[in-house]
Amino acid sequence: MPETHPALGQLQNKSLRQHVVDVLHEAILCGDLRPGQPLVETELAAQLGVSRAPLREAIQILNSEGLVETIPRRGTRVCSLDRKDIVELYSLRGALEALAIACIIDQSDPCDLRRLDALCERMLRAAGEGRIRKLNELDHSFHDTLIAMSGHSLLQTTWNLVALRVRRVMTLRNMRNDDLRLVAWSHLPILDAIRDRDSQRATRAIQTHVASGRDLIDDDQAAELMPATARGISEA
Amino acid sequence: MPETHPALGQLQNKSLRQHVVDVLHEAILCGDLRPGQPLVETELAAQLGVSRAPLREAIQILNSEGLVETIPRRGTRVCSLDRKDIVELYSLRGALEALAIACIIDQSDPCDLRRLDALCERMLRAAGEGRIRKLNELDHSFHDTLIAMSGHSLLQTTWNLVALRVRRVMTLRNMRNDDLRLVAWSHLPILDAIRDRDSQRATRAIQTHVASGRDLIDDDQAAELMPATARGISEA
DNA sequence: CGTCAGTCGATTGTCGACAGAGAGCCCGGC
DNA sequence: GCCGGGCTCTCTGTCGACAATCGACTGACG
Repeated sequence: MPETHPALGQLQNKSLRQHVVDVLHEAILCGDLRPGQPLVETELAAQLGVSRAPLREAIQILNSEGLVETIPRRGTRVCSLDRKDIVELYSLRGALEALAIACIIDQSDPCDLRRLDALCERMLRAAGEGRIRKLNELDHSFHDTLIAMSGHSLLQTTWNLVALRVRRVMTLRNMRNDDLRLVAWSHLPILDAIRDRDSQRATRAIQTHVASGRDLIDDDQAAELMPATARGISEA
Repeated sequence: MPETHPALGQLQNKSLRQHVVDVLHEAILCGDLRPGQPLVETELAAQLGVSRAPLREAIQILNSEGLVETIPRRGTRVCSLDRKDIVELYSLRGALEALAIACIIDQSDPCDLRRLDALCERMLRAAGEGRIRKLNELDHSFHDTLIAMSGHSLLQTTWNLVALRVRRVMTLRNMRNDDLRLVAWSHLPILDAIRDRDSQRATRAIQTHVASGRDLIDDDQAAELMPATARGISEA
């Protein structure tokens, strides 16, 4: 059944499970699947044109990633995020990035910061032009690169989990233009500290940076990530 | 089919998937399943008295936990750990515990350290009596409690993943008696620093503690966690 | 003798169907 | 009118079977 679903017809060498994971990632991260929304297996499977077996395996993965939560014999729903979750997310993120920076600084050979420099430059430009989407993308690249440069594979794995949630939070962030410039600029002290191999200062810089990102999300925006029922909105 | 396998006959309200996860956890952590050992679905399913569906779902979870690795269309095998993996594991562990301590210290109400005190005391006793098994168990409890006290649920989730691997590494650690006392004693500075609400000192203490634990594992022991083929041992 | 194509067996990936558990609804009793 | 019991119906959990793929073995050809 290669032609069961048009979106699945591209690469047959990827397993259906992986396809489903990718599709659900996209749907959850971009907000097509709202927080709290139940995932009914039969329904979803039919919609994606796959059977329930690979779908269920995909759901196990989503569960491990913390994007959905399953109550035994009750069903699966998209996780909602309250303000506490976001605070926790950003504090963990800070710790992970601090570790990455420590690894980078500890590396014997002076690391090549040109890629990060370039990303910063492009971020500043994107911010100047008010291109929020592009700025976000570059922002993610910057931090992904930072983690990758640490050469710490377990950290990379852990980061991937955290980054998924961060991306999810980011999708709702609607910044003003002066915020944009602030975000772009705030990466520079991190790079400077790494260049000087000043671990203490780099850690403080990343913590400040992460905290500033976190604080751009106010309660109203956080509420967007909560199920409608918890916001006093009746279902359609 | 409640009587397909005797070991599964206890609690019927747990899903077979969860049962399989638990059994495989135990088998991998205690070393019954050796690193590099392939997990053949048909074989395992028959052995556990379940069908392949819940087994495969369980394997997805084990994959997310990093205990096994699956090569598409090739099969699943128990992950092996080389020295680099262990170093990475302990450095990440240090970062997570440091974050936990920071959370604990930041809490407004002076935290109740009696549980940790008690665990320390019992550790010292167990070390004095040379009860390695007991000491390890208490050691785990200490660090689990530390994480739990942070009240940081995302950190807790992340820790659970890391703790699984730590336990796995621990199973092979064969310490001398003077090492035992060292391990037990090395928890005390952490507690002291928390008591004094000295975040800097607490961080240093936990880093030192974790590093000392890591260094108790030498290359020969690390080799135990690698597949036999990588150690130049021909399969039976 | 080495190499390559064809075949075969083993194992994974996927499917459709059945059984059981909960939730909600309806009806009867108090 | 309110509450409890039973029914139904949806959905999850599980199973056995089929299909596709990969590796290894075999045999023929250069």
